[in-house]
Parts: sequence; structure tokens; C-alpha cells
Amino acid sequence: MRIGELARRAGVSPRALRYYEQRGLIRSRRSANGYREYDESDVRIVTEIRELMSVGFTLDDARPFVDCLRSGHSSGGSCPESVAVYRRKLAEIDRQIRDLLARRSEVAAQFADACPGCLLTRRGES
Amino acid sequence: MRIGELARRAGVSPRALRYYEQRGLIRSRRSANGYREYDESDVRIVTEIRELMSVGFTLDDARPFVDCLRSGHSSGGSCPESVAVYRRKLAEIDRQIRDLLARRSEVAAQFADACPGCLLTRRGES
DNA sequence: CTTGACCTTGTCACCGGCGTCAAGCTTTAC
DNA sequence: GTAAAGCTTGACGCCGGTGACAAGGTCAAG
Repeated sequence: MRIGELARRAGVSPRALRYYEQRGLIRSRRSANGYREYDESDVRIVTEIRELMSVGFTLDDARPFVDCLRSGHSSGGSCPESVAVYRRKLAEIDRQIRDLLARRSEVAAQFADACPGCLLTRRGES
Repeated sequence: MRIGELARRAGVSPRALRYYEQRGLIRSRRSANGYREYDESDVRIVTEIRELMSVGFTLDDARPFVDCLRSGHSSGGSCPESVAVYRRKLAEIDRQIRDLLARRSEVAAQFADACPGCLLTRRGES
């Protein structure tokens, strides 16, 4: 299939696919007229990339998963390198959560300091 | 004082100060030779900006605080507009925390799905 | 033959907060 | 007198993941 069909099937723009190729995540055969040619395995790969990006992974983060799929594994996350990325991302998210919690209390403290009484009424807005 | 001294006293680069001016956060008198001239109130303003940025405020977020200081208040956070920004930022942080928590469980779910057993050993890395 | 849908490469734009360099002035220190 | 430090404006670069546009090649349907 050509780029437009792959894009439709994977739910991305052709522009994004060319970018992924430029970044070395997907490859393409070229037909005689220069058009990119893809097959089913590319659909799988792009789908995997999108799934990872939807939970905050970068393209570089996704690379080990793509390699894992290419090396024949049915799941992109079952290779040691992918597992390492999973662990790293989880740790990263945990760190971000901690940072945000710390930041929240700093903001609340500054707020209370600058405007005593303002904070007494509402909290969290959840 | 000139830009270098203000920069040193406020703990920022001269480049940052020119940027703040370009964004309309600080103003400068010019001496005869074209050099920017500042006084103590500018030290106070830049310090306020830095304090806000250190807890994740953008320059636009800081603007009401600067205006508040300029209008004679001893604290930049005591004006209604600043209070509104405080509340907005707290709500924003709360939202980000919720998003990250949701993301964390999505990543953990994908991880568990892709590599059953991998997640059993450690969690959180805290 | 022509229209229109699809493809190609290449480039600029975005967002935030500057860093960094260029090219030229002024002031300060010795 | 001169070199170093400090000042000026202007402009490009960064980071991530595209969107949007330009200027063209290709191919199927009418």
C-alpha cells in the first residue's frame, strides 16, 4: 500500500509517516515511480508507535519497541530494551508526579504568604 | 544601575532581562549613551518574576503580579488578578497530577499486557 | 485532454525562554 | 594608550511533532 492508505489505517497523517521515516522508525520500499510502498507489518509498527505516544512516549522512546517487533516478537514490549524503557518511563512519571505535588505546595505556600486568608475557602478545585 | 548589575542581583542573565523587557514585563530608562538604567523597584520585580517561574509560572502568568507591585502593593500576589492566577495555576497543577496518575496506570497496564510478569517485582521506584 | 486525487522533496512556522554569536559602541582599569 | 569588560541591536538555534504551503510528478476516470 502507499502512504495515504497506511496513514488512514494507522490514524496518522502522511506527513507524520514521512517524519517517522526521517527519524528512522519506519522504512519504505519505493515503487518505480518513487512512491513509498508499505505492507501489513508497517501498519502494526505505526499502530504500536501511536499507542506509545498516546501515553506520553517520545519517538525515541518508541524505537526499541519497533526494533522488537521487527525482530519477530509478537509484542513490541517484550524485549529487554523495551522493558527498560517502560521502567524508565514509569520512574519518570513518578518523578513528575512528585515534582508537581511539591510544586503545588510551594504555590499554595506562596499564595498563603502573599494573600493570607485567600486560601481558606476553597482547595483543589477537584 | 545597569543591566549587568540588575542581572547579578536578581540572579538572571542580561539576555533574560532584555527578553522580559521585550515581553513587556519590565521597563527601562535609558542613559545618555543608550544603556538601560534600573533602580531598586526593578530588582524587586525581577525577583518576583523569578520566584514565580521557579514554581512553574510562565512570563504571562507573572504579568499581573508585576502590575500589582507597580501599583504600589507590597506583595505582588495580593491583587485580585494575581489571586485569580494563583487559583488557575493550582487547578492546572491538580489537573496535570490527575493526568499523570491516569497516564501512569495506562503505561503500567500496557507494560503488564506486553510483558506479563515483568511488573510483579518492583513498583514506583520511590 | 483535462481534472482531480495522490504522490514527491523541501521549507517555514509553532511554542517558551532564553543561549549564543555578530558587529560595533562605551566605559573602566592599568 | 590600550585592552578588557560591558553595553547595544539583530538574528539564528533549540526541542518535538507535526501543519501548512510551494512547486512539481503520476495516474485513473470521464
